[in-house]
Amino acid sequence: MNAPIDRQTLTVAVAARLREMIVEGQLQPGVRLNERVLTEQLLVSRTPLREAFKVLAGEQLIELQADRGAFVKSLEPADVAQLFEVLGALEGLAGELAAARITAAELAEIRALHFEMKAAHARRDLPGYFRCNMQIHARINAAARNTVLTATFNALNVRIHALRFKSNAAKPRWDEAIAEHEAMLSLLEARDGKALRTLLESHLDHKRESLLATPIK
Amino acid sequence: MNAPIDRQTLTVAVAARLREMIVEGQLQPGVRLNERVLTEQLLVSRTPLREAFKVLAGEQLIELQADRGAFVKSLEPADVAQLFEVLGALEGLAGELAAARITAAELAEIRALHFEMKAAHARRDLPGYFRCNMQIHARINAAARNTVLTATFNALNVRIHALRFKSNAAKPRWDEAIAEHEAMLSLLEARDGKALRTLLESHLDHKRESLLATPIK
DNA sequence: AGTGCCATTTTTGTATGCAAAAGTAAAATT
DNA sequence: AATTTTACTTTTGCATACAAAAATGGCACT
Repeated sequence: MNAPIDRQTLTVAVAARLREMIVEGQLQPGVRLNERVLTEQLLVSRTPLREAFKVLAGEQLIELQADRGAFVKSLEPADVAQLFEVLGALEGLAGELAAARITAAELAEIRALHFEMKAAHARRDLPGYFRCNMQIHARINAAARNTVLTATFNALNVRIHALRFKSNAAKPRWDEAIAEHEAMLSLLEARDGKALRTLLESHLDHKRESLLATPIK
Repeated sequence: MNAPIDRQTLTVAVAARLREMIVEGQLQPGVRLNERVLTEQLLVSRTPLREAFKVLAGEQLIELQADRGAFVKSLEPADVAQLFEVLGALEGLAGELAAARITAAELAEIRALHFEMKAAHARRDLPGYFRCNMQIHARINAAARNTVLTATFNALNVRIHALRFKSNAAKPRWDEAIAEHEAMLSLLEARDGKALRTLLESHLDHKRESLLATPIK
């Protein structure tokens, strides 16, 4: 069962580049994406650029207005709240499913990542901490064995990421988060899906609070 | 706060038409979408057609392979199961939020729709029943006041709809569904979000079971 | 100064052209 | 006969051309 190798098309490359520029704040919310400028900047013609626009519009990262152009969407606090409500439910579901489906090996790997994260925490290594944190959540998601869930979660999460770069790099609840992660691990080990679900939902709630608490601009 | 009037562009019109053709089974899963054929059929040039492809690919209705073309995605039973797991969580969230946020007027409207649905049931009016059923769920979703949730839910639901037309028109659990809807109404009136959430999750589970039970082909 | 009008420029939406890749089928080779 | 080669057709990816819509800016008029 060998998967067909897919040659990268210009459209997806351009979409990836623009996505990156938006998430990293290089293209600010509200800004209009001028086709001529971008074609010169990215050295592609208008066709793949415009096709990439359609992709990003589907991801809700930009908004297309007929005859007016493409605009980077801005995330109002209300949008953030709504996103977190949905992300919470999805992460909760991931936890519940993972508790039922995770293998011993996967669990061991998460445990390892957890200790790595604590190490990063101990030496105040913020980037390392973030990386582990993200990895752990990704692993739980993967253990849920639901690609639709993973894809949906990621699609929404991308939009939040644009914020991460704006909010002043979130010195983020180190200790509470660590404690919650400890609890997550125990519940995973105990295969207590219901409880893990509840915990993950509140975990996301806390994340949202700490994100909305920091002044966005 | 007046929204900018948006002129319909060919791309979105084509995307809508193709979406319809896929959901209604006019374009069967696995089929390749030949650009020349479709441009002749829809009387548009390749540019808006190809842009529409990107839109539908974002909705996971088709798959794009570089240099090979666009193919209608097929829904394997595994995909359906995964979709329902996520839809269940989303619908549950919608119920919980709705219980907290619904207005008396909205609740009254849902109550009315419920009786309309029972009427349709009584006279064995399947299309009418389906319409009411869908309306009720849409109203609950709207009462949750979370556009991200609604959009996400709809995006996933479209994929299921393609199945509805295939499965032999699902004579579907009339009575159980009615009973569940009765319970939903009481819980909404009682503002019991937690219980409503649980109920909606199992409601979706039952839907999935009845859908997967019927032979797909 | 502010508003309405018109000419000009810019920008977008759509169609078309061209080259490269993929598909096809007959001829050649084993 | 089966497989490879090769010539040819189709189809896709990308660039460009052209027309219509929107933006811009100057000018007259209040």
